[in-house]
Amino acid sequence: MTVHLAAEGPYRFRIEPTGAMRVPGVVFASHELLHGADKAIEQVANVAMLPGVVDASYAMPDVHWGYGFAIGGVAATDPREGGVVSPGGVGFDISCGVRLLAADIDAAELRPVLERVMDGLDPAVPRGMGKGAVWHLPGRGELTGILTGGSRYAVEHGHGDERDLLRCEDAGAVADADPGQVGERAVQRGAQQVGSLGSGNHFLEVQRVAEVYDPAAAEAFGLRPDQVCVMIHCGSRGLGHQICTDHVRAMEKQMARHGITVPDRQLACAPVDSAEGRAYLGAMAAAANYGRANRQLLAQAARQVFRRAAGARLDLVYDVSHNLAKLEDHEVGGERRRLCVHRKGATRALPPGHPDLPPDLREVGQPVLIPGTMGTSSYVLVGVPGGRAFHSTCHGAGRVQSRHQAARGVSGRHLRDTMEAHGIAVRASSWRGLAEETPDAYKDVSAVVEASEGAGLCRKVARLTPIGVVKG
DNA sequence: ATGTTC
Repeated sequence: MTVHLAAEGPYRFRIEPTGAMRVPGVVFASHELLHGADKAIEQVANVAMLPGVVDASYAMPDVHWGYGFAIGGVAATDPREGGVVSPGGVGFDISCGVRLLAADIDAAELRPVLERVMDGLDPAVPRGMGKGAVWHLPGRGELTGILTGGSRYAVEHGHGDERDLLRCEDAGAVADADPGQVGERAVQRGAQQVGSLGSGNHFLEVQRVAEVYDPAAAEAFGLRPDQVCVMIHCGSRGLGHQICTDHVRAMEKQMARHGITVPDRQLACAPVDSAEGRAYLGAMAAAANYGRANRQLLAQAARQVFRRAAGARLDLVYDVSHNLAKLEDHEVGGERRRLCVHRKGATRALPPGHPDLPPDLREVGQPVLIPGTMGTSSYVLVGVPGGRAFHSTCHGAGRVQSRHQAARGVSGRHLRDTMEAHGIAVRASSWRGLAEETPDAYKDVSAVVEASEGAGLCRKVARLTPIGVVKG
């Protein structure tokens, strides 16, 4: 199937509803960013066929092909109209997200102790495939606190302070988590990985504020030029992956009973108000809490290293996920409705004045954290008034080469040497993993951010560049 | 992303 995209404004394309599509598709991107994205655009049209979908099936400028839903996709359903929730609309790495911490030192002050900091982070940040974690938990009993309490549970156990929670999406914990819907295998995998980075594009970076575009917003976020920052990008590890697998399977079995047909098996779904829908949302919320606790513990590990090796303090700027479904209130067709908003490889971007923002950010809007490709820039953005795509924007660069292609094109050692020659300290966990993350394998994150701003989804606040990379 | 193909 070839889907026709009609340009309808700067950085905005439309897919007219045809066939089984219930709503149009809206793609925010430049022509250049959409090059080679045909399969992803077809997925945007497929999502427009889901029961109860409202308004439009949206795609962010970093859209690319994913499991069922495109990565960079945003879609909302109305539970009162049979609206569904689909695990493919969240992704395998439930609650994958970014946490940014700002240091009380500048890049010039860090430089003399950088190697000491990096040598401290190297053993303090568990990463790579499989085991190794800040906390080791025997099983379900010990894990339940994390699944229900998220970052709050970690803080209550001495790993952080109250202010950290104010600067987390949902104040650090989603309320409606249901650990009872998390299967035994997910628990077994998750219990061994609390406080670990994982692999692939996940990282912990020491960064410098290279450019400030919006001084007022930067100041409100606690950022200034040349300041040192720490960015953590990770998710819910094997726990979230297993939850997705288990609930996709359960939904596949029940779809016929619910009278649901989808154009792609990977769009397995269930009504939000059904046993399967509620079970998934409860387990997903538990994984969301796991992801935040994971980032909280890694942030504490980084804080200890910075205090010891650099005498520096790290304050939380914000923590936000880009793989999540949430029940949120939105105005659609002049009516306020409670919707199930799926964001997969898309970041929530609340505008100024939104009631879910902490008081000290209410005037300026929500910080949006965009992890860059290894060795390049990362961005801090802010939500804007207008509420496009249910207050959502991009999440990162997006792959253009497969892992295999990437690893064939460059050696990990060469990549490390190149970054070190550019003054970036590197602590990798595997050469192969490093090679797979070569910047050549990704779109230009700056082009993605330009398109997101141009489309009216967000505004640029600051650009961050890496000083040190701790790679999974 | 992921005990990288239950």
